[in-house]
Amino acid sequence: MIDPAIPRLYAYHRALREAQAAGKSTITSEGLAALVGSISSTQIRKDLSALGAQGRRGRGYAINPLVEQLAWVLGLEHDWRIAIVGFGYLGHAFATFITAREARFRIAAIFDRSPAVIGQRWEGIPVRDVADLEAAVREADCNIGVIAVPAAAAQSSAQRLAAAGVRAILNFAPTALRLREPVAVRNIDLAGEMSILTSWLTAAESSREARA
Amino acid sequence: MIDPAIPRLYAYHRALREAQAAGKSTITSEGLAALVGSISSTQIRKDLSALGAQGRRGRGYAINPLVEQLAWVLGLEHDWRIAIVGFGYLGHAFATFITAREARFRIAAIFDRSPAVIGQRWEGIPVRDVADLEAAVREADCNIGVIAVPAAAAQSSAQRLAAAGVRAILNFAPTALRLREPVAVRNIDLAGEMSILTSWLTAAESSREARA
DNA sequence: AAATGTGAAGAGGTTCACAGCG
DNA sequence: CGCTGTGAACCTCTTCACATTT
Repeated sequence: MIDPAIPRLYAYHRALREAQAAGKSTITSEGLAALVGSISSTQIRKDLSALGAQGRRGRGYAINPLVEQLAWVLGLEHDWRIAIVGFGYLGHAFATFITAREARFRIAAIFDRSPAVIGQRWEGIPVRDVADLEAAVREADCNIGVIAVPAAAAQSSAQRLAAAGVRAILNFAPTALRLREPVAVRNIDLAGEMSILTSWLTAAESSREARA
Repeated sequence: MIDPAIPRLYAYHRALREAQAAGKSTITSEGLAALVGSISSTQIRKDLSALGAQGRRGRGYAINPLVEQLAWVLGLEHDWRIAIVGFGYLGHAFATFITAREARFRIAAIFDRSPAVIGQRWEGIPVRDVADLEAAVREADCNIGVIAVPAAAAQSSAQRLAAAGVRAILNFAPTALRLREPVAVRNIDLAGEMSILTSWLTAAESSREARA
């Protein structure tokens, strides 16, 4: 399955769960598009057909098998063990948020550099020294790493996670990680997103001025 | 300036600040590409030229004016007033993070629905009832809204922010916001990002199995 | 008649190749 | 000669149009 489709598949899954909860058992691409809100029915058909889904012409798609199929592709069935590197506000909030939101995500190890934080516990999990990262990540059998450290420390954190066998990283630091290992990386740059918004606002403002 | 370039411009700005701090006064597109890490020098030249930057052939770009120009385009010079809707872990962490990270962002109003949270203070700012949103957002003159509420409440929060004159929204809820007003929206879907990672992991796993 | 599945056209953005300038 | 600036080729994903199936 192609990269940019994945977020859409995830959106379909969410929408289909809603439809399921509402007691529906079948849905058309058009109906799903309306539910999702920002994706065309054509796009949905292309995605589902690429996925090998079985739609019935004249009827639509059976929801239950579709949900299962999407769940499988998206890895929603497995449980995943997460290592958090950097336990400041961001790391802490992420841990709380993701475990509350989806039971399939478990925080399995937490690391920080600051002696003030090391040794504290969160939900019973001790915050360890990043110096012990490789061993502890291996021991805790983490699949996914979350980097919530300052930009300067992000690259080395990523390398150590990769060295410990982690093959997927969610990176909150505003840095392009470069890794030799084949690691899936998703970047979330909060300050960057805010800047995109402010650039739109200033652009809108100056075009208003230009018109005046 | 075209949409998808903005995150890149932001990356350039960050890299140029580093170069500036390192005492450099001029840089080539090639050099900047190396610093940024994941963008080609051609792309950089295209972006900077579209921006109207003055490079000197044979020399490169003067850093100082370039940084100023980028700062202007990205709206880094103004201060911005933020309204946070939903003051759970996520809203709380975002407030702490963004104010610590960039002084130009000020939290100007905070809202929640829960009586347990309403009336609390954060850095002197009272958490108000969402019922008062429109009036309070206007009064506090907020430019940017941050939605950190459950998915079901996101759409109405967005509508009320838009009605109060907010023209830029950072949305943490996994919902496509639909607004009549011309509002810039950036979505950050943490659980979605995690699912993208898990889908890659399961795909990698099944291709390994297929090979075996 | 209704809705899927899909080849072809289109759009948007990136890379190439090189002309142009300092 | 070095590096910018840019038209053209390219590529990737999305939309269109319609043949196809129930």
